[in-house]
Amino acid sequence: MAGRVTIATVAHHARVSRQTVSNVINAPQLVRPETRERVRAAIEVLGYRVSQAARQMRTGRSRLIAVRIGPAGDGINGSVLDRFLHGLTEAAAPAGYRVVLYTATGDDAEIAAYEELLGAHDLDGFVLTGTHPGDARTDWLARRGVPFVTFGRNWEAQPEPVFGGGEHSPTQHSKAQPEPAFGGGEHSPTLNREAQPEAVLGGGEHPWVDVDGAWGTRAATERLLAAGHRRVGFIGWPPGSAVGEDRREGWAAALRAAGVDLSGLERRVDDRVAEGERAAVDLLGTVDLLGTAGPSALVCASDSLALGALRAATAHGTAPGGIASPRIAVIGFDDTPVAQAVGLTSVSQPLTEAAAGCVALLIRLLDGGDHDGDLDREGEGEGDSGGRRHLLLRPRLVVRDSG
Amino acid sequence: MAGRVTIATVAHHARVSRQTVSNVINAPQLVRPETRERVRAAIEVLGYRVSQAARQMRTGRSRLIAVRIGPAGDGINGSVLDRFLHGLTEAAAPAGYRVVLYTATGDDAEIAAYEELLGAHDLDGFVLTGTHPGDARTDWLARRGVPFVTFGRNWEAQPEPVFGGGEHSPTQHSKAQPEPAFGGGEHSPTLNREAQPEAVLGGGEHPWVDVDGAWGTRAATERLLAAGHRRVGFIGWPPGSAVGEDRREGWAAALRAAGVDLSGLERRVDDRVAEGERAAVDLLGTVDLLGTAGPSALVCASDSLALGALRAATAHGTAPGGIASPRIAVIGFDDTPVAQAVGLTSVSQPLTEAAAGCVALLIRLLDGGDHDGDLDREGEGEGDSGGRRHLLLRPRLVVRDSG
DNA sequence: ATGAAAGCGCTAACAT
DNA sequence: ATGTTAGCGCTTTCAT
Repeated sequence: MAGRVTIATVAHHARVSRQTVSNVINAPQLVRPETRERVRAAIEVLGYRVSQAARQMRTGRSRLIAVRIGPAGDGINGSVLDRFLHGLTEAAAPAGYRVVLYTATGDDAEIAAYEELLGAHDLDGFVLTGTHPGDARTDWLARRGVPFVTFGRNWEAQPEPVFGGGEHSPTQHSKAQPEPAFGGGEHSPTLNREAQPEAVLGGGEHPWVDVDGAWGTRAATERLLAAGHRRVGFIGWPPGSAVGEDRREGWAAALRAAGVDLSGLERRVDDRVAEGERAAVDLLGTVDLLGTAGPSALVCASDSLALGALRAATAHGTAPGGIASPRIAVIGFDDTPVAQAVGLTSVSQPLTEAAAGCVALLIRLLDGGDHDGDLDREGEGEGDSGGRRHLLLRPRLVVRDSG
Repeated sequence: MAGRVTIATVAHHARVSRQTVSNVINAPQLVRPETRERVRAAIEVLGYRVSQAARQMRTGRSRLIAVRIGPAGDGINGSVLDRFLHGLTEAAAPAGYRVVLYTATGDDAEIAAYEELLGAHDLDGFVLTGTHPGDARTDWLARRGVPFVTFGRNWEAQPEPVFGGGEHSPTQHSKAQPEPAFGGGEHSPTLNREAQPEAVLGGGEHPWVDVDGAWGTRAATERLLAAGHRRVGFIGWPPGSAVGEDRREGWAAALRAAGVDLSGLERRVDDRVAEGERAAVDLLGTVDLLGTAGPSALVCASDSLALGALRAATAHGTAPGGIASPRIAVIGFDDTPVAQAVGLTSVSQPLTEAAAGCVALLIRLLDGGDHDGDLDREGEGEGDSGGRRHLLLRPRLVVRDSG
């Protein structure tokens, strides 16, 4: 190995100038095909790779995108984050980007991390997860003009974001039924925003990818209704979380559409198994003034809650006295390994597609719209992906024993 | 913002030469304290950050370490990988290193990824997970002299690696009982290898960090023995996996030490819930020629198997005839969210420490042993960590309802 | 202890 | 379509 193979080595080997080699790499159309091939052969033979450092120095761009990995249990995590990260890495690679990780506890610390990442490493862009109303991070990034995409829609900028839970009713989805990969982006007129100026609402109008939670809980609820249940309960998180409200809304919409009265059918608790169990016990024991019994099925905002509910449901089925009540159906959300393990029907987020969407959106920002083709990776024949800045994906209901 | 803040800006501001600024950053001891402070103040005021690209170009080092993120379900994954990655990122940052992700399916593809990462990005080192006997990756890296650490000991090079499961008996550990952070590295003489030449066994002698699985299953088994169980069964993976044999060994050692005959007490099946359940049913129904009943407790090589066993145990407890047998205790391995959710006692790997260990070992390789202090991060007063190239960490038994 | 000079490998701008 | 020039920001000699 006699020293590094540089562009000069290649140029010499192919008997062209260094600039021509550079052109073959960065602007092949400028080079005559014949020369181009000769250069490419030389690159191949010599095993040449461009030095990212040198390129970065010249262009100011690192071809690195960053994503935060929080401590376990913080926001999107566990196998969910794992799958998302894998999707990001896989989608970024073909476009020549790499994913780097960073940690931060709290928005302020995260902004400090941005300064560092941007200042020292010339990071090209960020993928943010766990965005929330009043998020200081998005403001900061937007103000600086740093390219970023969020996984999680911009709830602030979109006070009425119920694209998916709105008009069209979700059809039943079993595991066997394939889901159009990128078709999830609803074709609502609200989504065609490319004509709008860049910075509306103080930079709030950034690209995002999200999963239509309401659609998921609606599909879950409709499945239970179709199975003959009428009083379908809901166990969700305390009011205040946008994601939580979204998931609740799908359930509510489905019941309203079926003409079922919602009152007394829901509980809002913290996202823990024990809380879910308590809420379910409470709900299942309900008998109102008219003698109406509690729910016969439960839709939950998470697998944790659903797992608790499942325990309560099992206990309920084998109540004292030995009378076996008909089984209480339970459906969870997120399709975590826990759900798989215990046979819990659950709403599964298309994380790979979400990740690919984030990368595609981000790269469009970075490369200035040339790489449109990247959005078509899954080949779902969706020719007109151009210009869209938001992607709302449909989850999938994975049916198992529990419902 | 009038252009980038470079070392020249700082030099000018602090009225020193550029070189002095560089020295303040890279070799502070060379600069008179008074000058040093002036320069540091200037750096602070101007918000200067070194350009990694420029530095990298000069030094050939990127301060980037790479780790693979496989598709879900592949090897170490789910929340386990998640926690490990977080630990890596967190440990690498203070030493000035960043973690970049890559994917690859299969060893060959992974080697191709190395070429790319090394050639284009000047990656400084790798953390490998899921190593296996005959691993082509470690050979490749070792042959090229690329610094790397594996999470998972080098089974090939160490045919008798039972440091932890050997002599000393694990004491009982409850969740409340804290575990020395870095004390896990067993002080067995086998570990003091710094005197040995670098490349023994064809480069097989690379640094690694691992968790003492045998210790974990032994602790689990001893806990059950202490609770009065005698016939403690084991459900493990099919022979052939080094990790699987290690975990089995801990169980076997504990039973042997207690004078219990192992025969008829184990089943080896694929790592799936259903298989675990089947195996447990099988085991629990056993009655041998002498009329000895099946096991009264089960130690499992994974939480998946344990979950299945737990189901079988519950069913066994409420056998037809209504006679409530005494409850079958079950202990799993990995302390996954599933275990937490269902109240399964499980052996928990110290992933944060493992990650920190990987980073410390790798950085020692990279920075040539100057950064010894990094190993002491947890401040456990273990002054003499220097030179150790292997870290065998003790897991922790997290006690819950199931055992 | 501090300063001056050189050059890492690349690409943008400007020739040809 | 191809070649020439310059310089990105840093650190490593070497000199003072």
